[in-house]
Amino acid sequence: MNQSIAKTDYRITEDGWYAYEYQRPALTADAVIFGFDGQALNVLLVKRGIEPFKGKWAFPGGFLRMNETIAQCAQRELSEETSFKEVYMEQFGVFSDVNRDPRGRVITTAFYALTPKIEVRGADDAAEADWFRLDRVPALAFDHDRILRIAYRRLREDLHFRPVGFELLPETFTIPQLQRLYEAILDVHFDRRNFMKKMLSTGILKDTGLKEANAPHRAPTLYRFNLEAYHQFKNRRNFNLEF
Amino acid sequence: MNQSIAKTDYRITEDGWYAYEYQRPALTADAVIFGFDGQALNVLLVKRGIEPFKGKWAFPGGFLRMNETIAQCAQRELSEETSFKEVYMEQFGVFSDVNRDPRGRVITTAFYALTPKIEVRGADDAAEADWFRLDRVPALAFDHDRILRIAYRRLREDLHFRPVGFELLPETFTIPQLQRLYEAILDVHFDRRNFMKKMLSTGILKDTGLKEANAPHRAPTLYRFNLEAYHQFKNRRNFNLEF
DNA sequence: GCAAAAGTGTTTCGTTTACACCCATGC
DNA sequence: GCATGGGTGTAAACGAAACACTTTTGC
Repeated sequence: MNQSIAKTDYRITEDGWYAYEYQRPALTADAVIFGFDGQALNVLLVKRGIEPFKGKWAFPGGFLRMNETIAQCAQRELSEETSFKEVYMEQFGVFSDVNRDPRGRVITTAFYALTPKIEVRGADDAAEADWFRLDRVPALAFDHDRILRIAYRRLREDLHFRPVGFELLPETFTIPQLQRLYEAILDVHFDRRNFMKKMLSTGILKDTGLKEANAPHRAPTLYRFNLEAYHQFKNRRNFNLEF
Repeated sequence: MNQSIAKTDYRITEDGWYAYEYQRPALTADAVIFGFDGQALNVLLVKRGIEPFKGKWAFPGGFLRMNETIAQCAQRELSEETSFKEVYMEQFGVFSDVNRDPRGRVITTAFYALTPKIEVRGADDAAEADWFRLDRVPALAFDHDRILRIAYRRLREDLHFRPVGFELLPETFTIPQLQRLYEAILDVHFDRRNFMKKMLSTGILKDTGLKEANAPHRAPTLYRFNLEAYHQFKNRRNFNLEF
């Protein structure tokens, strides 16, 4: 419930523009959405339908409205431009280089989020949205290449200290899947036994008792995420998921 | 060296205001400066000389100019409003609640920085700037109380994983000083022997061979910060200063 | 000589790491 | 029956934590 702004700080010109006493930047939010397909980390991009950078790929994002916070803006733009519903997003930086946008002074607040790699589609037939493997991302619009590098670095850092990885998997998942995810993001290899021991010792995994269907070999056990334990765990001091 | 903006995105009205096609927020930067006096953590505040919140204390900060990044803005406002020169600042959040500023839609990017608690003065005789112990901070202007809580939480988190603490001390310092600092920030107690062992094992402390002058009892050894080792250390994976 | 804070080493404990074999399934 | 990946236990190494006495200095 947004209340109205206490006082107007603008005047409306004859042709309906908004006039301010001092110059102001435009403000946008951009959403870096990571998805995992079981093998590699992917990022969600949309193809720009208008200039500037028409035809180039970029993050879902757009201009702030006056009745929303910057986080709400990121959510709204994401769901407008792709078929995504709500995802939890983490703010990771403001990008304010003077010439980062050819349209003028545009400053963006970047968010990142993790989801399973579900099918996406653009908002309408004209718009395209698609996943790209992180090692096959094309040159992006604006300074989005740089934003992506910083988002990925931040994701890796966060993964060491918080169990964010689960957000990238479907509701039920196997420990080998989880391990592949950690290995893909951090670009390292873990010993299977130690990985399983550590994950199970956290208590945030709940055994469903089920086995994965259609497994090519021995069917691995399906686990589910234990939300209550996760919250306790998150707030625990002196505990991290570093490997 | 800022280049000019590629294209103007505004029109100037007859009376010299700036008109834009869509509404825009105003953008500010605020600097939460922490200082340590040997006993307690302090924060630097300036007293507001104008409305809104005239007479209330707030962080140094102010409006973005069109030829600077948001980080440069934070630096500039800090040195304009206090006697501070350059300090390294870390961005920690954007605050964009719709009604956080009675003047209209104002969005701020908040930075924090650590310095020794040196004497400060306001920019001119009218302006006041002063340190406040963290447990004696008055009610602040705008949503700065909230920003302070978040800055302090972020400082504690960072302290666990990066040797930021040194930035709060003078050029040479003693290990007991450093320990008091950690204990003040984290609100815990450490065993002296273990603390010293761990700090010395990092290699980022350099023994000056000197002893503190005017010590009331046995004079403790003065150390200096080893900058090269610090940089190596910062970039090392899988190492943290957690206690 | 006593109060106050600095300096120093060792043992215990828990966590992390390294490592090898058996099991279930599909072909 | 064999290839593929899942599941399990134990020993060694390392880092963290607990712990007490001696030294220096000012009063």
